[in-house]
Amino acid sequence: MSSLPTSLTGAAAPGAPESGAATPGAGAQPPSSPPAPVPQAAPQSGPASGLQSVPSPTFSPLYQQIKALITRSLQSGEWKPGEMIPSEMELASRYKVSQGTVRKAIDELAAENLVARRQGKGTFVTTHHEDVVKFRFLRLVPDEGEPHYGASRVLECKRLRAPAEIARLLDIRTGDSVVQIRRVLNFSGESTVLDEIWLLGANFKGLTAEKLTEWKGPMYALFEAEFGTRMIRASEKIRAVPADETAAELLSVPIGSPLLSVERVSYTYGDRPVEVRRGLYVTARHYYQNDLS
Amino acid sequence: MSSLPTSLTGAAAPGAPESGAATPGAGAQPPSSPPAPVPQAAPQSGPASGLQSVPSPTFSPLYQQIKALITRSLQSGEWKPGEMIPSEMELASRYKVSQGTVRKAIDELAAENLVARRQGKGTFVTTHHEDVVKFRFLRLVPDEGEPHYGASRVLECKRLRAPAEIARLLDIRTGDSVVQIRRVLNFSGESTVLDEIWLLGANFKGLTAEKLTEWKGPMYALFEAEFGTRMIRASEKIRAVPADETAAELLSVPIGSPLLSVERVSYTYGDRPVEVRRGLYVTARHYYQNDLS
DNA sequence: AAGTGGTCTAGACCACTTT
DNA sequence: AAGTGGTCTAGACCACTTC
Repeated sequence: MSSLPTSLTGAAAPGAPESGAATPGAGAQPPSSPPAPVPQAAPQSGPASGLQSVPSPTFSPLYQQIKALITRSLQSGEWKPGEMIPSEMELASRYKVSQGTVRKAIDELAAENLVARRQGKGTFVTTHHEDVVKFRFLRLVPDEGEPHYGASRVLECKRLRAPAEIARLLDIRTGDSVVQIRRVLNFSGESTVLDEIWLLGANFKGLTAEKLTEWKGPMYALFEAEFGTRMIRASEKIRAVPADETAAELLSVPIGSPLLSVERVSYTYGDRPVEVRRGLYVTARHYYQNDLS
Repeated sequence: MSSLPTSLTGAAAPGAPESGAATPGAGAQPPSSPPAPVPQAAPQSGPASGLQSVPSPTFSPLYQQIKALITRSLQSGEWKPGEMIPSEMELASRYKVSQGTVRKAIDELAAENLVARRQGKGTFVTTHHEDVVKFRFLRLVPDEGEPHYGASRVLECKRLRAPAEIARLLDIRTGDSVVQIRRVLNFSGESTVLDEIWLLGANFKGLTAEKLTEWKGPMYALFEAEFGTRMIRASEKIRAVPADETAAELLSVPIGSPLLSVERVSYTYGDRPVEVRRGLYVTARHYYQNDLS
């Protein structure tokens, strides 16, 4: 993919690779000179040659490029969940762009919930430990009372080879290693959710039933803290299905009674799928909350 | 409250007696700017004495006030669905603020899907006639093929007095007038959705089964075009329920088979609820699509 | 007082659409 | 060529938090 800057400017900036001091125009900056000091990635860029002032076919606004650079730093762990990222001024200085451009990049990252701004304090990497984030991925709300996190009972956690359909959803090959988890979530003393989860084997080496059982709190917080895999977004397909024998027993409902089936694929940075989850929800005293806007 | 007056732009004229220069919280004039061009609301400002730039308790950024003014014009029908609203420059001039401030107001309106920007053309009031908008409110997707709108068969459309629970959801009094509609949606030849709908009686005078039947297209497009009521957002509660006798017959499924129950409350401008809808979806060959982000 | 994000302005130029 | 939204910059001041 790539990139590609508007760049033609590559010539100007990178005189000195390391030292950021290279101000392109050496100061002469009339009200409107194209800055272009973007520290673009590989200087290669297709048409390395000339300066086509022609709008390149793959035009990308500066702030999008900055956004990509910041995202890369988030992904690489330069700034970890819960930590503060550099101030807008610092980032502007680092990337040699104006504060306004950095601001627009961060605006989008905040809109995507990758970071959160806090006036007077700074901009922070979001984390699944925060309540706000937690309930973005748990949409089951009790008829009475506040949303809460139930107790999790892990039934199973083992490595196995991906069945065809799971592999397809995870964008890996059939037979590649995956971790399978089965668990029951208990809300207010009632078994309410039966989850069957498949995780990308490569990302979750060392995940055991013990670790899952010992962990108090959202599973995604564990994944983020212990395995460096952060769930960014998810896509769900929801249906009503009858309880089979297994589900009926584990959830204490009659066979054939209606359950909400929620098939989720979760993605991390770069829109790479890392989890497939199939949940069966008892919706007698809870409902799935969704807002259309 | 206090906020920008609708305009009276004249007030800004220098020398105007009553126009205090007191801009509550929103001032940021460049060093050389003439007296605040902001058509500020009047008088209040607590400590009339000295400077006291104390932020008023009801501080609202300028762009939020502009946003509210634009919203009011949308609501009043000054700019109708599908039409173009005035350009940013025009609005800036009308409200006596900078283009950047108008831009930020419109940014938020666009994020809320009240308007849509089209580069080079203008900013347009969104409408339920557009595909993009249509599928924001219809989340049922077929397992195979593209999302589509099915045929609607109206079973019933009558005025009646609101039952207690519907009245509560619509924020009216029990017994107030409402319109009740029952219909079946047909997707690819299969009865897939059974809807029971209650509409605010005051907003839908003259709505009949004939009108509904004759109308080809999304119901919300009819409401918007004929009744001036535009659905802005909705909140849904989703459950799995067994088909009762009526539903089973109308949807051609066995009694007791699992259906997706979708209880929706829809809101128009000002977050006023205007519709309650209870849908029963057959999810054998369709699913409810939802994205968490 | 210092630092951070939040608001506001003014002006320039770019990209897209229409005339 | 003209008009509209989109990007980018530079600078000022405001509001919030922390020292």
